[in-house]
Amino acid sequence: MTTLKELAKLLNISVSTVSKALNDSHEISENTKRRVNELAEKLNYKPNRIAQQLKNNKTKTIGVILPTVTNPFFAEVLHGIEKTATENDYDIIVCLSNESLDKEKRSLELLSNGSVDGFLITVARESQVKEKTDHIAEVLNTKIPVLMFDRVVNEISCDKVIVNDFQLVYDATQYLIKRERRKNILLVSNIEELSVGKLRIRGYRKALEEAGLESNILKLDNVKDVDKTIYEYLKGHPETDGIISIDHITGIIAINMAKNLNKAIPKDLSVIGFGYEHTNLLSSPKISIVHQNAYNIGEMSVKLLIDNLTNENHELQTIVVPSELKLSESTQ
Amino acid sequence: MTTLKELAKLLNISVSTVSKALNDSHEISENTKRRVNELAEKLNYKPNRIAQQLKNNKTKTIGVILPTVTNPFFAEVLHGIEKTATENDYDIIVCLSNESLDKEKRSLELLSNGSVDGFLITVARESQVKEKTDHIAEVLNTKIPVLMFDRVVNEISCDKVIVNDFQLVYDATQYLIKRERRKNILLVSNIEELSVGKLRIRGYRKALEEAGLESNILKLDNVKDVDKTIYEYLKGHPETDGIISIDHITGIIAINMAKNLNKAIPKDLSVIGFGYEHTNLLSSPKISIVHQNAYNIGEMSVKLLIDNLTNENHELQTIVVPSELKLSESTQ
DNA sequence: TTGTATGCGTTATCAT
DNA sequence: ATGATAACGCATACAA
Repeated sequence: MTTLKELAKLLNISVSTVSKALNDSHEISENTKRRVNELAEKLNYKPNRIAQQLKNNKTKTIGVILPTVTNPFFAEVLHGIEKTATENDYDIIVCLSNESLDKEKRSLELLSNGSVDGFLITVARESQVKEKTDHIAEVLNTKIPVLMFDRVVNEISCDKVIVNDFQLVYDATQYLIKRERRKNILLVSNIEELSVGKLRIRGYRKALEEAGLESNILKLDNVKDVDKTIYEYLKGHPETDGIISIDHITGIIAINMAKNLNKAIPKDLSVIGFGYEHTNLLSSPKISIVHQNAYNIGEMSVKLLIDNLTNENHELQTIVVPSELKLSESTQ
Repeated sequence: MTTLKELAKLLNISVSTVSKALNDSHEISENTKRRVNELAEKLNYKPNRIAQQLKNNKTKTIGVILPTVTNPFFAEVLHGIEKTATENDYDIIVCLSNESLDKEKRSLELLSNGSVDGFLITVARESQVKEKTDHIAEVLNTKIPVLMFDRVVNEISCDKVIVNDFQLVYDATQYLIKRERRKNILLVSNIEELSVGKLRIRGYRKALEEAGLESNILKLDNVKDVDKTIYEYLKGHPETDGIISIDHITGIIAINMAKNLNKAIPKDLSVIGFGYEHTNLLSSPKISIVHQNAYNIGEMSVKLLIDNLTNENHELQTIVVPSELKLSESTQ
C-alpha cells in the first residue's frame, strides 16, 4: 500500500505537505496540490483506514450481534442494517451468537477493545431464557453505546427498536374473530419461550378472552416432527377454523397439513402467519402474514445508534416499528 | 478505555515494562507481573485492537462481499464463514452488493485501504452478466488476496471454492431418468443467466441427450407470477412426469401447483429441487433436494483464504465442495 | 530486571 | 507555502 511517506519521498517534499495537499488545505499552492494529486492518483494512494481510526479514536464501525442469519427475519434486518450503515459511511462487523449465551458474551468482549464504536444486538435465546445479561450491561459500563432490537431486556437501560408484538397478534386474532367469524382459533408457535413469543401469545389470549372464546396453543419448540404434530392436532380437532402462527414457518406447514386433511382454505380454515418479503410465494393458497418490516427495524436501529454516537444531546428511547397485516389467499 | 500509559503511570513504571509484563515476557519479574496483571484486571484493561493492527500491519479481519443474505444459500454460507473466522480469531466485515455492480465495486474500494487482510466474494449478478470484473482484478493487483466462491470469474486467477454444479444436476436428472423411469422432465429455474445456472442447465441437457430425451426449460427469472406460469405450463403439458428445479424456491412452488392440478407426487410426478437445511419442511410431500452444503462452502473458503494470508508457500487452488442428493418424499 | 527510543500512517500544531 | 514535531496505543530493539 502506498503511504504518505512514499509520496513525499518521490516528490521530494515533506509528509505534512503531502497530507495537507491531499486534504485540499488552503496553505498549499495549487501547483503542489496538482503534483501531489497526480502522483497519488497514479499510485492509487488511499489513506490507511487503521491509522485514521487510531488518530481519531473512532472506527466508524458498528458491531452487529445476531442470533442467526438463517432465519429470514434476521436476514432482512441485516439487509437494512448494512444498507443504512453504508449510506452513513459506517462498516459493520457481524457476529452470530447462534443463540448461545457464551458466544454472545465472547463476541461482545472481543469487540469491546476499540474495534467498534457501538453495538446493535438481538439477545440470544439462551441469554434471554436464563436471564443472564450482565455481559451486555458491562459493555454499557465501558461507555460503548449498545442498542437492542427485536428481543430486548427490560432491566437494561439503552436504546431499543422493537415491534409491537402484542398489538399485532391481538389485531390479527381479532380480524379472524370479527371479520371472518372464526370460533376455534389455534395458535401455533415454535418461539413460545422468547420475549417476543410471550408477547404475541398474550395478544392472542387477550383477543380471545374479550370475545369469550377458548384459547388453544400448540407449542412446537423442540418438537421433532412439526408437520406430523400439526397434522394430528388438526385431525383430532376438526372444529378448528382459524390458525394464527407467530413464526415464519409453522403457518406454511399448517396450510399444507390442512390441505392433506382436505380442508378448504380459506373456506373451512383461515390462516395468518408471520413472514417476510417472499414468504407467501411458498404456500398455495398464498399465506396471509404479519409483515414485520424487518428491513425498517435494521434501518431505524442504525440511525438511532448513530445518533447516539454523534449527537451530544442524544436521549435514550424505544422506537416501535409499525408492522402491517398483509392479507392474501389464506384468509377470506 | 484503559491504556498501557495509564497503567504505567499508576504503577510508577514504564510503558514497556507494563507491555512486557502483560505479554508474560521472561524479562519481567514475577512480582512486577503480578502487580501489573492485578491492576489491569481491576481496570479491565484490553489492548487496543486498532493500535495493534497498525503496529502489525495486519487487521485479522476478512471482508465478505455477498450479493444478499435473504437468499438462504448465502445465509448459510455466511454462517459457515462467521463460525470459521471466529475460530481462527478473525473478524468479518460484511458488505451486501444487492447484486449491483456499482455497490460491489464501491465496497471493494472502500475496504481496500487497510481495513481487511483479504476478501471473500461472490460476484454480483450484474457484474457477472455484464462481464465487468476489472474492479476485482484491481484489488488483486494491490496484493490483497481475494477468494471467489459459488459464482466465479474464470478469467481471474485466484483461490476459488465452488460446487460441482454441472455434475450435480447431471446426476439428479439421471436419477429421474434411470431410477424413476421419467420421460418428460422439465427444468424450472429463476437463475438461468448466472454462471451456476448455466452449468446446471448444461448438466440437465447432457443427461437428457444421453438418454435420447427431449429437454424443456421454463425460465422464470424476471417473471412476475411464477406460480401461475408454472401452473399453466403443467396444465398445458400433462405428460410432464419429472421436474428439476435448480434454485431453492421454484421446486416448492411446482409441488404446490402440481397438487392444485391433482397430480399425485411422487406417483405422477417426481420433483427434485435445490435447498438448504430446512427447505423440505416447507412442502408436502417434503421436497427432495440437492443440498449444496452451503455451510461447508463458507468454512472451506475461510480456511483457504487464511492459508493464503499466512502461508508463505500458498498455492492458488480451486476447491469443489461436495454436495449431496437428499431424497425425500417428492421422489419415489 | 527495567527503561528509552523508535516506528506503524495519519493529522494537527507549531515553526520557518 | 512548506516543513518539523508530536501524538494516537502498542510492541520491540536496544540500552542501562
